[in-house]
Amino acid sequence: MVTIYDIARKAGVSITTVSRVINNHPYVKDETKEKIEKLLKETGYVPNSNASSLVSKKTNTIAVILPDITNSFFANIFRGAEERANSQNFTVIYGNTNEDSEREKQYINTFIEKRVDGVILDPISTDLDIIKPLEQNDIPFVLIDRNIKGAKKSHVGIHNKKEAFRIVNYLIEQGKKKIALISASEELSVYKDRKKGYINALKESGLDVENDYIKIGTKPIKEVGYNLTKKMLQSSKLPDAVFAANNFLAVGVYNALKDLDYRVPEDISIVCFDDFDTGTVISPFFTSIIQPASKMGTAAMDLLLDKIEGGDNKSEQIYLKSELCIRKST
Amino acid sequence: MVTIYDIARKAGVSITTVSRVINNHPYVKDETKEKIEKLLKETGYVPNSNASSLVSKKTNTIAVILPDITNSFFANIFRGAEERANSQNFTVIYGNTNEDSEREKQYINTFIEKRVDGVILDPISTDLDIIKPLEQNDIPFVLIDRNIKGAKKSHVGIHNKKEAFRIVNYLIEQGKKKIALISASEELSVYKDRKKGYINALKESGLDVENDYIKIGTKPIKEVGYNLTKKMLQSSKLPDAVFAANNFLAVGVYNALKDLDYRVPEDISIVCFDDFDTGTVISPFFTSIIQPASKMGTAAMDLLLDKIEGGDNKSEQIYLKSELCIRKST
DNA sequence: CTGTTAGCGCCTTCAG
DNA sequence: CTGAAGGCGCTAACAG
Repeated sequence: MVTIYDIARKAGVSITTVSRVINNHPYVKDETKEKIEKLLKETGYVPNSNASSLVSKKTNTIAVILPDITNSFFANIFRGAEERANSQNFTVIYGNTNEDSEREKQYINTFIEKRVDGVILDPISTDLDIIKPLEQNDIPFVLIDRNIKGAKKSHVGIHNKKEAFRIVNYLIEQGKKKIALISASEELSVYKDRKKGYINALKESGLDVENDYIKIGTKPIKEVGYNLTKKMLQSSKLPDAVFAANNFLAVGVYNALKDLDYRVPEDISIVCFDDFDTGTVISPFFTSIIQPASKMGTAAMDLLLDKIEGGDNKSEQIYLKSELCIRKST
Repeated sequence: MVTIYDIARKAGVSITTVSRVINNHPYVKDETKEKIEKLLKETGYVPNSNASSLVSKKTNTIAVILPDITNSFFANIFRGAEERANSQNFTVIYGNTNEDSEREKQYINTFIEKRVDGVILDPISTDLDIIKPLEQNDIPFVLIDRNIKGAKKSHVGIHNKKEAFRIVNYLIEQGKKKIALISASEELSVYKDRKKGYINALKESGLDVENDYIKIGTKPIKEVGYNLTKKMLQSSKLPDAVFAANNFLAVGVYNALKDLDYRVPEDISIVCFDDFDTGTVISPFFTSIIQPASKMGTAAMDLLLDKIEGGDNKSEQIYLKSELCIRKST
């Protein structure tokens, strides 16, 4: 591949001069400048950014690490972040943890090896250890969606507890009295908060909190929602509504119910968090709390770019507003 | 950030020795090896892969460039590709063209600057120029989904003409006689092929090809589908079915029809290509040709990795099978 | 087993 | 306006 040396040789100048025209420095005679530019084009020269990063200590690259890009919630976070990064001349590297903390750890490591300028992370790990390498290497980062307990770091998300309260309360207003919770984790911040909101709503309305109606799995994926629902229905009587802590879980719940010949919403209602791509899906099904995913992405990226460029290190908490959308599942 | 020099100094050895234990080379005394490994851990040393890439000429990074990650078709391509890359110790960089050829060009350029080992591209450009920089710099790449005319390069996709024929033929079998086409481009390979399939199907059944029923826009997005449909209904009578060339167009078609108080499928049927995330969406709506997106991604990555590692440069054409799924829109 | 020496491609003083 | 020299962090012969 053609290097700065090749150009210099062909132009009969030093590499310094070539470097100068590449980087638009002043003080290059128009004549030599033109000659070099012509050569640059002819040879199809493309600078090696790894080499310049070595010197500049900047890669203009930001890593975004999310659980699963095929979940439109995360895809929209990504789009928001990417858009903003691009407008500031940053490239985005993506990593899919697939809700696996081992992969998450590995991704963080490779991204540090690549010396990314910053990281946006929606963690599956709940242990502070996961962000240690980032801190140790002075790499700015911001957490998104899920937070990590004890990490006094910038975070962008919504008020999960409050929103869970809101949607469960909506069910209660609809006359539901036996409301089950299908959730994904006792550890992940957002699921802990959603459970708290659920319990608060029940208590405030004087409804019993029944353990048989609370099933917590390990990952927010369809299979987990499916299995937990089946398990619940084996051991206890039918609730009149289910609060699924995210969209994928809700699909699992729905499928399990369907297998057992229950109708939604006639026999039982379902509500959840997050959406499948709002606006593209023809008739959205789930009554749910819709998070402003794309905005979360841009907000997180804004915060991160501030840290990178301004060097400011305050840790901010940004809470964005979400919406309750009533649909066909209730 | 701690470097190999820091470790060497602290251990009282040369950087070569440190490099050796980092890269697991033989011939290092157990004792010094242990000492260095301890230091590595203590200091939280992370190698700078940009520096090693400079000498090794390999970045272990592959760029994937797609139109829009929020379209589940592309998200699944991505997942397939990423999965495979990871298993071979490659990292994936992602670029979203947003169906904009300028952005596409820029992305290709930044990825060359980063000296990625290979590229997977689902192009919006139809001009051979777009892949010239890749060829000029000897960067292996494979095209996915859309092909570029005249590019004798490896490509992974489906038989678009045949599949379009199949789905239009299905409509004809259902007794439809006035079948419209809403498509996105006269240039992009897949849309050209789908149009051919549509026309062949009509002709073979002795149906007229009416230009009033063929509307071609510029991009496969909702807005285009919406506007084209409205325009068509202004200038001609209602068809009894619409073939939308992809899923996003279909949504636009549906929304336009709804605005005009037509019912789908009672008044008019819709069919399309691609799906919204199969299996997650509760009740898929569109009768459509479902492409094996994830498989396309892994197949493309396989091809690419072969080129990179084996250095083989044959250009292969891989056609995968797709399915016709009958749903509620017909 | 271990260290010295040369780069990889580029940028940045510091002298002309 | 231009060039020489040194260095970014790491690897790879080549000598010990």
